[in-house]
Amino acid sequence: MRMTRLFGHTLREAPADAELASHRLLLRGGFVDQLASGIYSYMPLGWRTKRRVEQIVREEMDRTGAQEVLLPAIHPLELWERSGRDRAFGDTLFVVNDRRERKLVLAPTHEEAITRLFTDHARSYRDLPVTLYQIQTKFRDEARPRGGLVRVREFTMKDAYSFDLDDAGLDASYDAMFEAYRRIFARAGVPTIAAEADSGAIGGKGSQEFLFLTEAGEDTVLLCECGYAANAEKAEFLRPAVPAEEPLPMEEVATPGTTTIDALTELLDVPAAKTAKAVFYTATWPDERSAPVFAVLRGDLQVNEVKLANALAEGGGPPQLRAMTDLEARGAGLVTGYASPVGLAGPDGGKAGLRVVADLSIPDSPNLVAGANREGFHLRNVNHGRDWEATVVADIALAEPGHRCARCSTAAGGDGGRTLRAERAIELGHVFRLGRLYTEAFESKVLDEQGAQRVPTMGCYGIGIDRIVASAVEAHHDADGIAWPASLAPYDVHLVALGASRDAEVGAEADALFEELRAAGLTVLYDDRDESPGVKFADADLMGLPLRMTVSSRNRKEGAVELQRRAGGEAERVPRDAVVARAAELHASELAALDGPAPS
RNA sequence: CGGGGAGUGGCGCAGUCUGGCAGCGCACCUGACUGGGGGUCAGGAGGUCGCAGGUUCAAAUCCUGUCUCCCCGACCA
Repeated sequence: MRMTRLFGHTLREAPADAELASHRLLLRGGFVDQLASGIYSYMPLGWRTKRRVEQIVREEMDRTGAQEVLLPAIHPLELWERSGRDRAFGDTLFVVNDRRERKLVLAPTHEEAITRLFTDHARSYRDLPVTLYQIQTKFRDEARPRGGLVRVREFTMKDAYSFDLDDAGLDASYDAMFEAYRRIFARAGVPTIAAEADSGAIGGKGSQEFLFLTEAGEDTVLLCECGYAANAEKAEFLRPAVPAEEPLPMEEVATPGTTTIDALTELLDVPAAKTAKAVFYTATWPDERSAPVFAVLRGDLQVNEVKLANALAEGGGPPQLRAMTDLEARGAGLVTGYASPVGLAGPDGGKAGLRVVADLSIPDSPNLVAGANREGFHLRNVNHGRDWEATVVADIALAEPGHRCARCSTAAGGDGGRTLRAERAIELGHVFRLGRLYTEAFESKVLDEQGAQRVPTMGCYGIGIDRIVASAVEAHHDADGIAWPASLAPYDVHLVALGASRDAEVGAEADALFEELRAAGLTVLYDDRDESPGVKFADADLMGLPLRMTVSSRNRKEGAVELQRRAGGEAERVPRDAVVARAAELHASELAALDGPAPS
């Protein structure tokens, strides 16, 4: 491609709205353009890179034996009502009306559509196992798009779905996808870790995310040196231990004006771990039932709302949780600041369908200070099991840096374990063991070898294509611009002709190299503009092609052409006759360095 | 949805408080010079000042409403 013909120009200054390096550089380099909040166009350079990402994904999917399909992006709303996920997605779902006022969904994901397709066409165990995938546009009306391409409302996802007869089959399909994902991210030049994750609106039992660790990320992951890694919404940890004590008699104590844990620990001179805190929510389940929720944790811990919602899953799944306002809490008979589980709860769910959920820390912590349900008073020596009983006891606490790792601390006998640290991350992929959630909803059945009807079990596997593009830039850039991994660069070589308008020989040599490089199988962006050297070099640095080849009068006098790798290192002066071969060699070695782990 | 910020030519910004001919830098077009890290000079083109209404002799500027975008939080494969 000749730059004089390339659509789009570099910008010297980035639009003020762009904060992330990837966003700024992709805009400045002329790779993408923003149309609306969370909605972007790809320009010629950006589109080439995106297609290279897709091609890597496609090759690795095909390598596993998965088959590519294309499902519709627009679905009848009824399809979503059948699984109940129209409500699970809620406002995130884009819904449009057709001319007959029939409601259509702009699909945010495709479990329903693929299960429908599978159910219509799979007849027997002979059709299994099968994994289908597509690379397609998804629509999600995110509450807050952010970070350039990191969180957008229209994006491209590779989504794959596996169907197996039994759990062993699902495990094999899942492992094959997991392995393919490792190869994909390695080939794309984006370092990732696999972390345990919550399944969220997708459902199912057990999922892992592929995360790129970066300050630019919006997820928080907790990590341990032992290798444990989990999204903060899922991460497990060991509660800081409190000394065992005999239960003491419960007594009321006056605590006027003491409505926070901080104030309470100061007034009574007790550590936060000797107090119980209460947090109130209104839960609304997918079937539209709703009830008040009273969450009780030790005072030194925070609520993890994802865990709490999962602990409250009933029928249609986990509820949506909304923190109660003071007014609502009072309306529900709670004395805010002095609320207490004592006298409220019962294993039967208590009054008015109230759910009292106690964190795991509560039964293990004797003689806590809790509210008295009376303005200005708390209770000392409150003991779960003696003084009150939770509806559910579950892990509902947020893991925080400094907490002890649940995995290696347990392995070390409960003591020698290490502590967790937190990092920010971008979620690039997510793999789920779905189970029979959707195949049951769509009454999907195949005959097994004995001729009996069986409901297949599913896995689903997503990759954010646009996020790989953004993450590759986050991982590979410097003050001057992007340094694309050789596997993703829009072109392999940036051919720069200096002063061709004055020295026709330079122009002729650059023209010849343009042809020769392409004949050698390399893709080339040829800067044939009449610009000063500074402008050309600055643009080359910004656009970030892996290899820059410079033709100039100076080089020509030595019979040489200059090669410079964008990733760094000294420039090489290579004899004119050898330079195309040298460029091909450098390109091949950069690509080889990115080749992923061998398939296992 | 809560909090904060911003809308002036393609990009970055000044002007708004205190109403009085819409400006600057970059980019763009023409010409000349220059020629290895965003060079110089000369001459140009390009703007309903987000939108609507109001106040005024006069509105980018004051008032009211509204839309959009960004950041933090809530939310979120």
